[in-house]
Amino acid sequence: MASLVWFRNDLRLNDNPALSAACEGGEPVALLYILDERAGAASRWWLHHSLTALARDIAAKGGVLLLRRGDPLVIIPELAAALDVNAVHTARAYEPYWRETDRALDAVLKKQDVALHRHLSTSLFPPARITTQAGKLYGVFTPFAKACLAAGVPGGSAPAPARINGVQAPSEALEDWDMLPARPDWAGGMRAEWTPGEAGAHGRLEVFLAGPVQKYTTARDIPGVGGTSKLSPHVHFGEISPRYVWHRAGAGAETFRKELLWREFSLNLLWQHQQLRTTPIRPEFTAFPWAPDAAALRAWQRGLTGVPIVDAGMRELWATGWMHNRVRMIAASYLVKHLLQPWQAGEAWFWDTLCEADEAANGASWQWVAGCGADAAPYFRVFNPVLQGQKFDADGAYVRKFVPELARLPDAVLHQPWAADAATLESARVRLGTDYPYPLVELTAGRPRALAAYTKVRGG
DNA sequence: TTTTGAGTTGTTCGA
DNA sequence: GTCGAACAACTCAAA
Repeated sequence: MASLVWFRNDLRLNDNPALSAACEGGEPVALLYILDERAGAASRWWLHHSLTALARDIAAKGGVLLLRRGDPLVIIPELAAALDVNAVHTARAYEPYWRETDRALDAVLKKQDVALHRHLSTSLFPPARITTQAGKLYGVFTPFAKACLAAGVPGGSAPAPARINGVQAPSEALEDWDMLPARPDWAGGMRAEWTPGEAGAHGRLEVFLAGPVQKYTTARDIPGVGGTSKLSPHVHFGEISPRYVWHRAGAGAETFRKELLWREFSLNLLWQHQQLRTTPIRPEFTAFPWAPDAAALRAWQRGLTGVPIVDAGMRELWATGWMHNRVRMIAASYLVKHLLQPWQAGEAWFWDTLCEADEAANGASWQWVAGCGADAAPYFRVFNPVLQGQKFDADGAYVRKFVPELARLPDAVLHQPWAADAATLESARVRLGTDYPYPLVELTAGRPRALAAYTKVRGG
């Protein structure tokens, strides 16, 4: 008898309970990855490299990673029958697509007398484990986080199996999946920034723990400083387990740990609101007076809104497949509140351009910014991108890096080039409207316009 | 059941 | 220049 490990967003050998369970007795193990066709372009780039690393790591242990495309409900039962498999091991998932698939797969496999085991692997706690005293799921972050801390994040992690008794079976070639951009090759900035795969994930964690974690509470808000962990894509793809990160970070890293709890909270929201990516949690927001404008959306996507901190963020995203958290909030708030574009349009763009595009975190965060989330900010909380830029990018390092055409502007006007006088612009060699756009909307007009729109939703 | 306290990340205005 | 209040009302979670 053999068993089968179905890898999803748990692309690692260490602390991977599905893999450990399958390898326990030393019996033959088939290791399978089925392409997730819903992945966006940046995620596919990541996936290509992560799978390359995983296949290499597996081969070093004597196993082989089988790559397939198609319907898991067809592929897995067929493979199980062909290889005389009696147990399938995989990671528990929260996404509605996976929940549906798992339900159906369980039924199909049962008919073949094959057991489907789903292991806790991608989150700190099992879905729906953290509940209120009344047994309901949380909708507010702070009490949710307190309940997580009270429950205690379980420790103990399984080491990578010493040896994998791999089973050979037909596999596709990763290159045939065409997940790397060729014409044009836009991944140069991503190659420079990231090392997808389990080793890269651990490397990133160790760098973070060796220094930045100590100043995380304040430095994480300064996008010009490498103060964040940059673990998000690694954790998303499961190259490193969130429990491992939690325990390695230690009790002193409370602020950092809280970010892991935010991830957990988003998963909890997705469990409750399966249409999180598209449907507002607060139903009254379906009637929000958005003003869809393809040109405005495109300018935002390209980093040509005329607001430096927003454009810097959008260009960082485009170049590296990631954006600093503080800037995400500013750029998202600008799209939704100043430009009045539907948050779903922003969510879709992030889905395609973020390496770590995650159904739970992306959906929950966009809803939070838009004000329609379960735990939303007050409607009047509208980020002023000039103030935010001056506060968090005071020395302009971030804007100058990603918006180089403004690099020669003095700090005083860097975050609002439209306020610079002619002589300053000239000496900085900036021609507004030519080298860099005028703002799409006047900030002073954008705020009241946003507030008025929000008043409507409130029935005012 | 009712009550009470609280809710990631902000901005503006006026004293 | 600094500081506190106002900006709404509602829902959630727990006592």
